[in-house]
Amino acid sequence: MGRTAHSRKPDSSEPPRPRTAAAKPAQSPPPAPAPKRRLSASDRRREIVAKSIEYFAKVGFEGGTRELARHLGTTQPLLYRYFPNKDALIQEIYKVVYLDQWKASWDHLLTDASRPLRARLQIFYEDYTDAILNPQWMRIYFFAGLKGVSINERYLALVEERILSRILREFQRECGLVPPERLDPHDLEIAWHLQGGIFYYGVRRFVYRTPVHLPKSAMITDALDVFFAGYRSVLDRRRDAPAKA
Amino acid sequence: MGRTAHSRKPDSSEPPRPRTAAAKPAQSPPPAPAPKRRLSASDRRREIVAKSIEYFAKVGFEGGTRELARHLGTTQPLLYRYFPNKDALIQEIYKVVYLDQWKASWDHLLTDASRPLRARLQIFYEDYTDAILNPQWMRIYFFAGLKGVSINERYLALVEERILSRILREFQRECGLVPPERLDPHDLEIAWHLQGGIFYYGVRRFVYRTPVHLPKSAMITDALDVFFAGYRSVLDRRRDAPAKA
DNA sequence: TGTTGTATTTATCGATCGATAACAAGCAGG
DNA sequence: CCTGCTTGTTATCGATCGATAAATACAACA
Repeated sequence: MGRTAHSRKPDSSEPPRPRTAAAKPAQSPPPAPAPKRRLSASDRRREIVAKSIEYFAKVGFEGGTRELARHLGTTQPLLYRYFPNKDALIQEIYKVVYLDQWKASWDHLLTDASRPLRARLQIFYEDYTDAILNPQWMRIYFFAGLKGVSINERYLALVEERILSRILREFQRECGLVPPERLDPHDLEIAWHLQGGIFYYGVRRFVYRTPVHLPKSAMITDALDVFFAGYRSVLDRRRDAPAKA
Repeated sequence: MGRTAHSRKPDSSEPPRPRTAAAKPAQSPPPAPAPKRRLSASDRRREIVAKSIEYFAKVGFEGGTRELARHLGTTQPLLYRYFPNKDALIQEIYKVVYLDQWKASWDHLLTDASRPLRARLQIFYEDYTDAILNPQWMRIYFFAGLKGVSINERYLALVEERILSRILREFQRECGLVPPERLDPHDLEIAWHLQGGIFYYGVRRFVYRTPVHLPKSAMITDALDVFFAGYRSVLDRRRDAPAKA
């Protein structure tokens, strides 16, 4: 209990507080570039979420709220005006990162029978991996998964339903087969292998920061080449020996 | 400063301390099963490492030393007699988990030209994945990777050198080709895709605890089927159009 | 059986964490 | 300008963290 009342007397120990953020040498009073203090509630909330994603993706969810506030350019208790506690903020991050990413156009692209599947998948995976194969998404994904958050399971279910099942059905249709109501577990795992192989490329690049040997789109091309020829051959062999007990 | 001298008087408030661990109903005084307190230095150190792997794999490296000690059945300061600080213990865990896992027999298996590669890879991957596709190994692996530990990069280099390069060279040899000194980056990424797809099966099962559709060995069979047919077709196509600028 | 060395525990420190209360500053409608 | 609501800050609490020092329990040897 050293100092009694604080009261922050505005004496002349500091310059008049530039009122934006850091010390900007030239004058740039209110225009546009860095509209700092006194945001509206919704703007501030958005900014907290956005910067929190950056911050937690870097250091993990064990990162402190004080350092997070510093990264935001504000003070720590301000966070608690917008979120009741740290975990509520984290939940919000999950929602934004996981579920607000799916583009409606992908649904159409994956099921558009007017173009060959091979071309559609090339476009889809190049676009889809733009959304998830980046340090932020991947690191949040793994931090959450290791914490045992149920939202990860939901995400995997979404991948299987919206991506993998459709790929398999479209593939079989192109082979002249009629896809069964429930997909063969072997086929599902083969599709997961495709997805996982592409995903692991992102792990190597963005989680482990290891040099890779090809740019993303070339990797996708090769992965799809192998998948198309390989899965085709599996289907052929299955047709030749249908009832192999 | 409540109680002054503690002194732990051996009064009759407890039974005479079974001296092993928990309450074992029957008598089993010193033989072998659970030799608890007063371990030799090397035994204690080994046990600390082993139980720490379990503990940190469960909760991550942010887990507290007190709870770790509880999991060990000892007290927290004891850890600091065997490791100068928490990070030294973690480094030891990395070493044990990452580098003391490679079996010498795998080297031979992967390069043994007297058997078809397909059969060798089936055996290798079933054995190799026994070692790494389990909750402990995978979770330690990801916790470490997200912390940015350099040992992960070393591990990836080891995988590429000891597994993937050999697979590619053996594959090409079986196709009647002579493997180049430096492998084609496309081939390396195709091999990484195989590895990553198998690995991601483990991620789904043991990190995200999601149900999978096939047991491990069936998944390996399918993955190798697709890889062999798919990579073969890639090599064929490359031979037919060698100088495709 | 007493001595001695080591394994183990009790008690505690300083730093840091999430969270809260109380206060100050910005911005609108009169 | 003043008044009142909202945004933002200062100061601080209690819990918990990693780590250390001092005291104690155990075991082997004399």
